[in-house]
Amino acid sequence: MPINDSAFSTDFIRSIIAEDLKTNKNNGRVMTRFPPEPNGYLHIGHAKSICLNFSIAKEHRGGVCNLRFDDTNPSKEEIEYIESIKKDVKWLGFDWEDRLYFASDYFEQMYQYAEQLIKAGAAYVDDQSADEIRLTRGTLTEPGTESPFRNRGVEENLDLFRRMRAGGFPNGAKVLRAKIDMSHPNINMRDPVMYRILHTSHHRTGDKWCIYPMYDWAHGLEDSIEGITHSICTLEFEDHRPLYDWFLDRLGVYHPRQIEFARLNLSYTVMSKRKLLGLVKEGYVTGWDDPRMPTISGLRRRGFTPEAIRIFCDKIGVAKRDSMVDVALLEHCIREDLNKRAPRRMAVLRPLKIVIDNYPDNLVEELDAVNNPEDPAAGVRKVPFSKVIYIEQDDFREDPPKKYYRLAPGREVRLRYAYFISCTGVIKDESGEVRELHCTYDPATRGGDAPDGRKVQGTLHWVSANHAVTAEVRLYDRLFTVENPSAAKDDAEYRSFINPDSLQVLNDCKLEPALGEAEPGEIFQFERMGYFVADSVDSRPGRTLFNRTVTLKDTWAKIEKAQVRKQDSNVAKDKEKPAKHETGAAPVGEEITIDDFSKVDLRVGVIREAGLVEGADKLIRVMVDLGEGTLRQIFAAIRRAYHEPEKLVGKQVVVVANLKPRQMKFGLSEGMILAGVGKGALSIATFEGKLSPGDKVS
RNA sequence: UGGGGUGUCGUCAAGCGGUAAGACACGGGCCUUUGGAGUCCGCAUUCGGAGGUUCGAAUCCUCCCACCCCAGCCA
Repeated sequence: MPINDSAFSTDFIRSIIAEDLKTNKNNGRVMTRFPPEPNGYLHIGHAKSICLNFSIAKEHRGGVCNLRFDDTNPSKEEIEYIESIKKDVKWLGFDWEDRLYFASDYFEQMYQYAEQLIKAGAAYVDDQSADEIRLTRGTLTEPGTESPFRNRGVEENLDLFRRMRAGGFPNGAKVLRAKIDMSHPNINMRDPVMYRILHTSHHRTGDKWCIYPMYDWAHGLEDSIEGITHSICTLEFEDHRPLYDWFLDRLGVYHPRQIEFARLNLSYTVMSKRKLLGLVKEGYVTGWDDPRMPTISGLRRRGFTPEAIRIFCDKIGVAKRDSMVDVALLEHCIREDLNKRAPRRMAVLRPLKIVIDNYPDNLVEELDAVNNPEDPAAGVRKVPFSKVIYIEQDDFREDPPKKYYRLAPGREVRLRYAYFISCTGVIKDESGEVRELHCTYDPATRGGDAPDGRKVQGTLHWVSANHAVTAEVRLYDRLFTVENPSAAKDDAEYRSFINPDSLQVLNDCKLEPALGEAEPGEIFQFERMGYFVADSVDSRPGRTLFNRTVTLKDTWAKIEKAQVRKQDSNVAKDKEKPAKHETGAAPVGEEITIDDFSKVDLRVGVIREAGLVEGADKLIRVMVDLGEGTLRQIFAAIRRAYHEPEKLVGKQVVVVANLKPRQMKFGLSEGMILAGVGKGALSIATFEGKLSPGDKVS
């Protein structure tokens, strides 16, 4: 392994640029551009491109990056988007200085270039309709055929083109086409359209134009006019590069270099404008800036910082292979950033009341709490403590499982920055729900340290009941339940991937008093709970709402999950987790109850047939061999995870064999297949190895 | 069956003929008044596959396989 002596490793684009610099290709200039079409909001995928383009420019002496709106299609674009895009780029921390450009500013110049091409016999006016053009373009494997108008004379073309500009023809009547090669293996080269007639006013040029340039024609010209050295775009434009080059070469003008990289895909979300717009329009989210959206405005409202997003874009790298970045990396980046800067506060999200019996009735103590252990300069604050406090419901268990360090009857824990308390009594309501706890405190442990050196395992956050600010807190989770929702084969399936629990609203949260004065946009760490930002849209004076940005890493949750998993497989197996919670209605498992798990009869089954069930979008019908001579029919609500049931055939599964057969609308279901949810994905329990149908599983 | 791309750890990603960086995730230890943070350790005998060239191949050659993109008067 050679030591990387020269600088640090760079991506392939930076290598190309370094090489160009070395050969003095552009006289030492580096100029890039970020060219959004103003027809939607920017998302994290755009952030990757923004960071790339602006950072590359910044890395070189004299390098600059332009912000250019590619506004060549007046029917799709709106001013609202221009403003949001400018705001987002700025917020991300990048500066285009005085280089804010619009493709529409070059329309006249482009027009002149078009006449130049016509005069050179390299472009012609075609009278064919859109349909005719499509039909004569050929297919991927067959060449196209030439337009009957292809060989018009230069004068006629010029005249027609000028009349197109003058408004002499209705929409669609004519187009200007480049005269290249109708049998070119690259479809983009089969006489591509350069101009179309659109009698639509443009948000910047008004009614000055009724012909508008197409992307392929316009983009290279924009780059050339601005003197861009490296025109960086995404992979799907790779096929367009020959055309980009063709136009520029034919014109004999300055010729930037187009370089393509793979766009960002993020797990558990979608990135296409169309899909994002769909989520907004169909009301799955409240808007483009909904905190669940991967848009820059959504992330901002969620509590993400520009620094975290930039670090993320840096960490994911730049390459040409299609990839899917784990959203856990994004979460890591925001945690890392916020850990250093977010002030800590105490907030009880799901309150459980505690009365400290031996604490003086009317005493209120102001205790010191550290604002940020990572940053001594952040100082300390006072937190009021009194006889009645709230702790998190989840921080008490009447019957604590193994490794549970928190409060339980008879247990002593520390209240952060306050006292050790011991649980002496539990008050429940009629339904058996724990309503209130009684505890005693040890006055000697004020501040949280025991003079006798005794230790407690758990430290809980708390809020004094009398001083608490009651507030709404919104808990956000991923928008989709599957890693790659875009892989859905149709709309219905796509919709079924949407996470119904992506937003949970908590109305009765108890916050420490200092949080009452939070300004919109301020970010805090609620100790032990996560990072939260004061919402900047729905907050009202005196009534601040908080959005959860991301949870803290939760070791206990992991342990508990592992325990449950262990129970599932060891103890009485079952617990029949099959899809039930995840798929909503679970026609199979719902009514089946087994009091004693030891009675469950688990058997090896081999799936012999599997298919979809007509009229049930969650079910799959399988025929399972349990070695009984006949196959058993089982309906399992696992379609979400197995879109192609055929692939289940031959798999060994665990079947609960001694259930009472259940009559369903679609037929008799004679058993149940074990399935579980891991990492958010539903899957059936399966295994390799030589086992025979009907073998007992233990 | 045309053209253009891409295949290195679960996920990103270095590597450019000298014997597989790093990050996230995951597992484990230490530490801890956040089961947070921090810290330490582990985690690809192998680079889509098969041949070949070479003292030496993820890197070069040949063939094969898989995946992505392209038939808007969208960008």
